[in-house]
Amino acid sequence: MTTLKDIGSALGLSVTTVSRALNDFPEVSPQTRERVRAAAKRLGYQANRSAQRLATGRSGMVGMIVKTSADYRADQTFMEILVGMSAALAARDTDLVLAVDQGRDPVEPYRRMLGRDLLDGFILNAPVTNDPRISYLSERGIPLVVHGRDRVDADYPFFTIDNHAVAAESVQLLTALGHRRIAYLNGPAQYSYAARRAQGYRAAMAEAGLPVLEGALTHDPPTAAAGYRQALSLLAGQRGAPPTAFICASLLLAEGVMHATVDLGLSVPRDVSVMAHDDGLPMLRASSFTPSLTVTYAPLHHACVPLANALVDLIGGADPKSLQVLNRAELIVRDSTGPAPETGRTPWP
Amino acid sequence: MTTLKDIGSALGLSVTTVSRALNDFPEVSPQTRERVRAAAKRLGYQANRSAQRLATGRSGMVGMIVKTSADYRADQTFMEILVGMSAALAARDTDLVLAVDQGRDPVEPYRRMLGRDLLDGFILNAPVTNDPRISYLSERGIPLVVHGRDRVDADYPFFTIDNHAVAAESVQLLTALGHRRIAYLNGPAQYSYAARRAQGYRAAMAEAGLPVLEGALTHDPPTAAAGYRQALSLLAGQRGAPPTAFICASLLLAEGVMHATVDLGLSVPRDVSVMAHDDGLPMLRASSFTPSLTVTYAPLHHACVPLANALVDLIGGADPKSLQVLNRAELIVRDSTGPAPETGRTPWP
DNA sequence: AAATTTCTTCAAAGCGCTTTGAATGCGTGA
DNA sequence: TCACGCATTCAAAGCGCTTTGAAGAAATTT
Repeated sequence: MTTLKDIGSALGLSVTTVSRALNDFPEVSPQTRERVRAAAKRLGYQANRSAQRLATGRSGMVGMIVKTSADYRADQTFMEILVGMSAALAARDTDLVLAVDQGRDPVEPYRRMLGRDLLDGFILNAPVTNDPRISYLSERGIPLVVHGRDRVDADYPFFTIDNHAVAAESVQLLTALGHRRIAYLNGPAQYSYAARRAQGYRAAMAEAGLPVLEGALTHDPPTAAAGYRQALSLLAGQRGAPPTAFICASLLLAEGVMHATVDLGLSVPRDVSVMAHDDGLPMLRASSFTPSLTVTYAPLHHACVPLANALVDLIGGADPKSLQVLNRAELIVRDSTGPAPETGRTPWP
Repeated sequence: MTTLKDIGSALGLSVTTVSRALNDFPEVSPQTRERVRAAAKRLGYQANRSAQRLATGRSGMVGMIVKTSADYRADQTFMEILVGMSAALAARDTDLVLAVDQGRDPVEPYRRMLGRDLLDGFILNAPVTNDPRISYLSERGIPLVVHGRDRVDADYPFFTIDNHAVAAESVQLLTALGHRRIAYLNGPAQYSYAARRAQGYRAAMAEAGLPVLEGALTHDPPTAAAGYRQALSLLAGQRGAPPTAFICASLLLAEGVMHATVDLGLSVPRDVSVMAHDDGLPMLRASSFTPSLTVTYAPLHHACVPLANALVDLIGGADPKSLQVLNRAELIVRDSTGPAPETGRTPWP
């Protein structure tokens, strides 16, 4: 293992100068810098991180914590973010340390990791509204970035899509097609993205002068089973007049809805329109549904590079407010949405 | 942040003694040890890892590298292992650093990580036969453990199931039911588990005096699409007489096969028997198939605690050979397997 | 030519821990 | 009583790096 001292003695320089040369300090002469660079390369020098950490108090590592609820292992969201972040952070010479949260207290694992290691910061995802993890970390001045945001006036760096618009635009597309009874199969209520979409849904319905049907806004984990169950119950008229259109928070929910329509002998989009939000997960393709699915589209992995850079920059002292990204999802109209069925033409009463 | 010095001066002891007390050295008196322990707890002491690393040359961190091929993101295997390992390692006070392999050279990311950080060891999974990563690391004396093994006479710690037996027992179950044309839808050929299962399949077929049909042993990634395609082609008789039974390397393949039988108007298990190997992934339940699926069952996450302990012990100097686990999968007979159809009773020629 | 300002380099301290080698106090046997 | 071994404790060195404060050399000014 080559050390600064090795390079120094090979070149007749002090470790001080070598260190400065490699760290681009201004007070070292250009030729010396070059000599040092060359020697470092020749000797295969790689800085000992532990020593750097000890000296600087910085670790070059950031943390991310997985929840191990069945939910999370099931959905691929986390993996997608995790892998993307890891790659993007590597490009900024930063390591990602993974930990697992097995408890009830959401803050505890962060506390433990902070004590155990010198972590420079954290990446959080799937925030709930007024997320306690975010309060905990920001009170202590620990740098963090969030995929999503826990409130609209967030003061930390984040990357999120406009979830209000995601829901509102979906509703607008359907109302323009003449739909008046539109069900919204949302994600679990505690997540801030779901809360935001619920607001968007309500706002757009109100703007169109439509009531929100009893039981037409539901909250479920992103599974086909949940979608199937909700669609079956709604289409059977168990909660008032059946909807003529469904908006689903995820493709898996939409998959369940599609199955339900098939099982009820209904046709999409003739009898029922279906649309969903598409996170761009590699396994699930909205275009491969039959019929191909109309979606709002925003791939999760788009978040990774911006978030990684934001975190590294934040640690480097950048202004958090300048590191906030609010993207819009893309509306992609395919074959699962169509004009609302004429009154009396629906297969239900 | 509390340091050893803080504890020392609070107690009127030297850092030496405090360090030794906390690390259970014999030369410190029991009462002193207790006093130190109490003070450490009271002051919320947590060892500074960087300093420990610098002093000992050990990092308390191990690495795991993800391949980012679409394959990997798609299948949930890696996530399952990753999360399980992280939790199991945490129990041994070890951190897991994640990196991403985006290139063609399988060894390169390991080389880079070794240079960049002090990692004490690696966890590898999904080995190919004679895996180059394993050679690279073991040549350099880097501790490693493997989920799976790249050859039968492995000299490193591993956790694997007996894949030869997985295949052979499946064949035996089916031959006992009278099946003679048994297709094996295997995983990608390069993986050692797949190679091993192919051997088991061939051996068991030979033992039963049965020929391996042309094209009846196939290699595909674990997707429903691949299972569907293969089953359709085989059942259509495009590669000789159609099989009366399928053994699938994964539940996803089996899902595809089931769909194909439905689409061909065949009944399981009356016309065709189907079985699979079940990795126990949370999302996919063999018992929820219709009909419920006969499987060899061995949950992936069973590997995590043994592997984590093996790695930490190996780093601590344990004998690698003593850290090898070879488990047998459990055979669970459900409703998807039945007697071979009588000759002439099959819906095909 | 002397005094002053740059430019470049260096020695040394310090980060918090482990570990070596020495010192202290104590009871024991001669 | 002295010498010895044993049980505890300590001071100090060192891990490889960054960073402070100072010094030497070269360039500029007076």
